Amino acid sequence: MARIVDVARRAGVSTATVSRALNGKNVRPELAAAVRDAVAELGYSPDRTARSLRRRHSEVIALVLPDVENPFFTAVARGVEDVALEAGLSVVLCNTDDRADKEERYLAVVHDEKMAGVLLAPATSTPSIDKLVGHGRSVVVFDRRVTHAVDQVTFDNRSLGYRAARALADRGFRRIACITGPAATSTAVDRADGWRDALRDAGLAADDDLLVHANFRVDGGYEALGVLLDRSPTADAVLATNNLAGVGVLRALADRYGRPLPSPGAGAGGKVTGPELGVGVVGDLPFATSRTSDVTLVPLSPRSLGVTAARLLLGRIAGDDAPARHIVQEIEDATVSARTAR
Amino acid sequence: MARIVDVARRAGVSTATVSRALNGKNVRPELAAAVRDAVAELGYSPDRTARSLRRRHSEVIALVLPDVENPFFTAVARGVEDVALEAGLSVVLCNTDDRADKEERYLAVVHDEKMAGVLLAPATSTPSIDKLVGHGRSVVVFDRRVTHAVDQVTFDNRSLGYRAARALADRGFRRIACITGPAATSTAVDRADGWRDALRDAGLAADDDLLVHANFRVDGGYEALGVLLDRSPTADAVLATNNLAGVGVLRALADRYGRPLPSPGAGAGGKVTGPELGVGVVGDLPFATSRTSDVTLVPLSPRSLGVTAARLLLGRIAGDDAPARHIVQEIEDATVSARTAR
DNA sequence: CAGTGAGCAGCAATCGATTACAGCAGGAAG
DNA sequence: CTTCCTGCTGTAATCGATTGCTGCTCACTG
Repeated sequence: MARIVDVARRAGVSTATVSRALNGKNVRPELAAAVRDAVAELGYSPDRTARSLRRRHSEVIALVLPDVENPFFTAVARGVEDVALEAGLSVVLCNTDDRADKEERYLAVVHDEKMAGVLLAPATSTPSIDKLVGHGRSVVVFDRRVTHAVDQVTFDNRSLGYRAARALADRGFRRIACITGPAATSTAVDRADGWRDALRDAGLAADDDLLVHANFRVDGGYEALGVLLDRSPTADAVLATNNLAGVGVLRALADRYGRPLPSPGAGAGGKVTGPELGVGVVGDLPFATSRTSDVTLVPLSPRSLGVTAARLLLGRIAGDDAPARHIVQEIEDATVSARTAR
Repeated sequence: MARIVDVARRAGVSTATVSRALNGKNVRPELAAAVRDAVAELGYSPDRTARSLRRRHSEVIALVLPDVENPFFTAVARGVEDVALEAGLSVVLCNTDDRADKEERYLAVVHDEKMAGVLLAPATSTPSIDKLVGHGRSVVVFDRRVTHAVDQVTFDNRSLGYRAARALADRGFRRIACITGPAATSTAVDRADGWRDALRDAGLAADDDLLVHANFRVDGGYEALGVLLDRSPTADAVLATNNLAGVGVLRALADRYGRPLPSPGAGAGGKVTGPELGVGVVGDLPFATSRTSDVTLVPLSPRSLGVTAARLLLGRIAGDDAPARHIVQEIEDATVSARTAR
């Protein structure tokens, strides 16, 4: 494999000049051209390992996720990856299963590998990033809030919950339940808060027994629906504050009643009887196998979230040292996609 | 940050001894203990960049995928990640969008970053891996076949297609169509071949107009169903040879007819009339929002595929230089999960 | 014409770990 | 007692690119 000395010899210059020519420093044009030719002839590409050693950081960033199998996070990964590729960075994917120990382990790897930065969707509200930040590594937290003074990119989760609940109320539902995630997850809490506010504003009750905490996975939503129907049989709609919980709710309803979702007050349309439940979901259902036009969806834009977070990180890596920012990611499509009540 | 010389000084030995102690070479036990203590006291962890430079390869492997947003591949990623973490390797995720140019670019990065190896689900049947293999980099191709003499891990795709089609035939369907992927994708071709064989064996016609080529995404399946119904209105079942195509088919049916799937020969049960179509899918539907008990599913085990491929790669990285192998990944759960015909 | 400064190129140090080689101690064999 | 061998340990070279420092050239100024 060609090394920098080979290029230097062939171009008749020193390795220092080759390095500078390749890195856009000031070099006399004719020498730069000679270097370019030599590089082309030898098919040289710099050894990134050596470069990283000397520069003291690599051209790799880590994307630390609670769950790579969640389509929300894979869409985030897409956005991150596009931005990173553009900038010549590689993305290392790390899956924490929402466990603090795995997260910590990966953050240690980020450190040892001298990665340029980390994009972190934290498993807890107090991730172990102090050491990284202390060593000047760039860190951007996204999706969920943390207490540290680091860059953060989140949605306006309270507003998302509010809009979803409000849309259900506008469709005519009167007892709107909420299935949300663990109390330790800021998105779960914030969206539930929005749900509560919307119900108050609509003059509806937001009783405690209308709120169910589950995990933010399909099984969580599935089981939570059962819990909810037992506890609050009078509920006429349910809001799932996360995409997978929403999938679980929809599947549970399909398994129980096997028919399309109702409008408020409509009689039982199909042959199977059961409660008339309206469904709202904060998030997207890219792999839904049923019609979703009856579901009150508040779509997110996970890809944009990834793009925003990645751009912010790139800026930091490039040397931006302004105080930590908290960016609220706008939703591209602000409309709630569901038929309005007839 | 503590370096190896700091550890050496503190333990009263040379850096060589520290290195050997840490890498399991022969070192007098009391010195090894001293090193261990010094490492613990200083919180030392070796700089992987320097190690990679010297060892001439890093502790990172690349996972090159056609589509990170496909749950099949994210499940593969999970399997790979678990094995890699266990072995102290990091996984870089690369998304090619099934494009040869992006794939080539990522394979170049694999080379320049001196990554230990690459797991590749190739975009074409002739990926640019010769240079990597030539430089002694370990390569394992999975999911799709290639013509190179490299390690490969695939399912028995013909058998998968066969079993799915056979199960539909056993349920009583007589004109079973097939929606498969691009003709350039080996999985698409092999599974369609299996479908054809099953129909022949069952004494059914496998006319050309029952086979539709689409892309292996949701929109592909969705549109293909329309094409199919136009072209072959007499079809009474359809087999989607891939998970996302299956999602597309199911959603298209839900949008058109808005009701659960029928058994063969049953009258129109719901209020909307339309063709009575049985559905089979090769793959899993982890995010289905409808009941899937009427769908003839041939589940795969993408996670195991990832585990197998990763283990094979680790073996190669560790120095296994046996001739290239082609492993056929067994399906864990060989049963076709669908109600049998009533 | 001497002095000053800008611009550029090269030498050599540097990043931090691994490892070839040489040296040394202690035991076995002759 | 000498020789040889085995088994550790330490010194220093090494991986390959980047960059601080020095010094040269050339243009411009006074």
